[in-house]
Amino acid sequence: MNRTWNQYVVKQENKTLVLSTIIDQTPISRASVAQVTGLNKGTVSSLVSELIDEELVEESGPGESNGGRRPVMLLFNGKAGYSLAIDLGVDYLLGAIIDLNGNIIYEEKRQLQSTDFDVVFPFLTRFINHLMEQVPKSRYGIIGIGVGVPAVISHQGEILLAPNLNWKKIKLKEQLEQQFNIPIYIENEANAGAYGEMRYGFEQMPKHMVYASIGIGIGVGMILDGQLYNGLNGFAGEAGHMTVVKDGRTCRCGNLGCWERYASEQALIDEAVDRQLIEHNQVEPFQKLIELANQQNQAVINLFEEIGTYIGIGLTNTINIFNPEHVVIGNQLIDAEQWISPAIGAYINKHAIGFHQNDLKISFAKLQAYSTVRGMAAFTIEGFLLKQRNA
Amino acid sequence: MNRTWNQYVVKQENKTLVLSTIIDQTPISRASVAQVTGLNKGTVSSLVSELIDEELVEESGPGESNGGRRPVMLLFNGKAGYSLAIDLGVDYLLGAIIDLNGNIIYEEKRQLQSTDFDVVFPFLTRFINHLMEQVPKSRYGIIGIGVGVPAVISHQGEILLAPNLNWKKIKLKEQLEQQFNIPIYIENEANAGAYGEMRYGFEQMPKHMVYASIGIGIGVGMILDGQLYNGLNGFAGEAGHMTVVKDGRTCRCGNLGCWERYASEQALIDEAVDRQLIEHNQVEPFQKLIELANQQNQAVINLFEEIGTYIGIGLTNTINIFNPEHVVIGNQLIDAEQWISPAIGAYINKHAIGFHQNDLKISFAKLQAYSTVRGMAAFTIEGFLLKQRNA
DNA sequence: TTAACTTTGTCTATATAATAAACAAAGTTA
DNA sequence: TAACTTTGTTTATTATATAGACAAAGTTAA
Repeated sequence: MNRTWNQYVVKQENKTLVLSTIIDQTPISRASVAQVTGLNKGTVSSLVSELIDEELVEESGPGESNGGRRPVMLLFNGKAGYSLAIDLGVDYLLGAIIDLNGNIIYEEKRQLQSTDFDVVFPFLTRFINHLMEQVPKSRYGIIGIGVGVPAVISHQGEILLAPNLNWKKIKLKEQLEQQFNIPIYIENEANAGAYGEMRYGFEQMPKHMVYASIGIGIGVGMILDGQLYNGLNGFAGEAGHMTVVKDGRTCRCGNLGCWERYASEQALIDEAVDRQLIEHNQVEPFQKLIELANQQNQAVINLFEEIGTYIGIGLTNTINIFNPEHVVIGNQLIDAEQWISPAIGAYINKHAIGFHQNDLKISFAKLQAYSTVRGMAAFTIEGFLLKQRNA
Repeated sequence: MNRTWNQYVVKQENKTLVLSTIIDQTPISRASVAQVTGLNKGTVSSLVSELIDEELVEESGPGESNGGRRPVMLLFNGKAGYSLAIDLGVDYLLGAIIDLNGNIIYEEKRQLQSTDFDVVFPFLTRFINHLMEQVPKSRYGIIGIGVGVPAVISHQGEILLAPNLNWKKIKLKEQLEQQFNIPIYIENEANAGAYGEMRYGFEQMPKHMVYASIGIGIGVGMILDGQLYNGLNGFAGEAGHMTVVKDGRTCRCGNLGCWERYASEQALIDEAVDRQLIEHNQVEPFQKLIELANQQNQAVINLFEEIGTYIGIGLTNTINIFNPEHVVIGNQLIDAEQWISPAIGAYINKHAIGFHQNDLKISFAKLQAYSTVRGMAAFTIEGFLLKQRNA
């Protein structure tokens, strides 16, 4: 059955429009909302009064007069509820409590000793319980739990494959829903990072953005026409497994010459070991390499440049395919920005189709290590506001 | 200014919903439309009577009774207007008159002797004038002219670059608008082909489809979430210029190892000449190669297989990135289907990520040489119905 | 200081369109 | 032939947006 349009839908849509105008342009007066949205002043008044009843909007003091009666300024109430977001990494959990404005109000990081799911899951639920105790009292309480995982995830929130965690077919969403009576969101870490960067990383939300999460592996989150693109089954973005070297290195995925075999943190480390720049059993090899580069070790600097060039190759491909406005590089490799950035820029500049470079901006994640948690929070917040609207 | 929602918008949306239901499921009764859409019977009656006034819908005779009063069947009137669509190739013009149902009712093909724009443009306008004389009389007449061009085209309908035609910065849309007082649509040939295949090539319209137009060059049209994806400036889909061989063959575009340097018709011909399978100055070299393959020339058959493998590499990349439901191969190379198809299938099967293959279907263009014209017609028809709706 | 003007926000009358329900028309079934 | 079904129209009702009036609270210029 298709969606029909009637007066209820009209009201919902307009209410959403008013609320998002207030969120984006807070503080703002009723009159300005009416002008910006094109809605009638009376309509705005009535919708705002409902939003105030729902405690999603607050009146602050009077604003500056524009030559007449002083306006009553409206604020979005970011403290009406809180999101609980987790970045589940290969060897850590980063948890955060995030308000409706997307600001982190509490964070905590824990190391994981094992990737065994039977170890990780109880650890995770205990961590969530601990975080819940830190959440301030509020009208709507904890509006959702979001977990970002470096994995292929179905629309149903099932982890189909997480190669670096060695997980397969794990119904994480279902299992968490059984433990907590709160909406659960599970997403791919790169998708979450892309979403976080889009929502909170820019003055003006970009419409077309490619976010390359370069860590142990490479995942790509795509914002197309302002929306996260998921593909048919939710598996889109496995650009780490596009072939950039025909008959190249074999990859876990079964393909040859995959991008992530040349441009990821793992590729960097493998190559460094191969070239005897670090020991095979080096602890924190990535940090060590950055240290060496900082000490002007030329061989290491050259290696970073090579990795940068390979990153450039893959990014050039995505640029030619998508014609994005922004390309954002995130995850672990942002710590090597100064060593890889020039090579990336040079390669793209020389090889991407000229037109695509016109309005293109390339940057490193502005939210740094928080792209994923803030993205997961954005998903839960959006879900909450949507449910609120339809209530 | 944002779009506000009021009763007028509701009516427009519902009218569109009713019309598209009738288009999709013609013939259908008012009662069925109400059931399918979820709208009230009275609402449907009133909207249908307006559509009948606009001659977009017709009543046909009574249908079969379902145990009660016999329904009056409604038909979409595909003859209320006609689209004029042109496929502008490197050495030909394919023109078609297409009704609102997307059916070709007249077609004509002309060879081009030169790619010089000053020669082609007058030729094109005369051709259009000639086609216009063949259009039957109807309520809305010629509702639009659509031209598909193998080129990078801006949102404003300017041809920025057509390498194979050697055109640059040509405001084709503007120039045609000056000649004809009819809505003009200019689109990239691969995008048009993708749209045509989506609209008319399947029983059920696919939501996620990648259409690879493999001719002299390679262009990719992407249907994402049921919509054609254009990118920031309308340049998306230049997947032909993704690197598949690091430090490989140089390409016109400035990049190295581009896909289309290994998997296009041009690549096939260049390689065939190199291997002395055909003469350097062979006329219609592609047809000649197919002939040779049909004669069981093993060297030529091997070459086709190699090309097929390279096509498979690029398609695997797009599959891993997009997780599409359908991959459709179109343009010239469909004539070599039997020689390249097994190699393409084998490569994808072996190298694409397993999950992505679950619901994936790979096929050759069902509209054959008409993907582009029918896609361009679909653009004009959609534009017409949209304008009609807002009138 | 004051009158005229502006801006803000609320309230009221009005218009529009969807819905539910009643109803008529035209068929089928037992 | 009577009872039931399905189709399509009509009518009363309801929800919501809009225009415009109006009051409140400010600024500006004489």
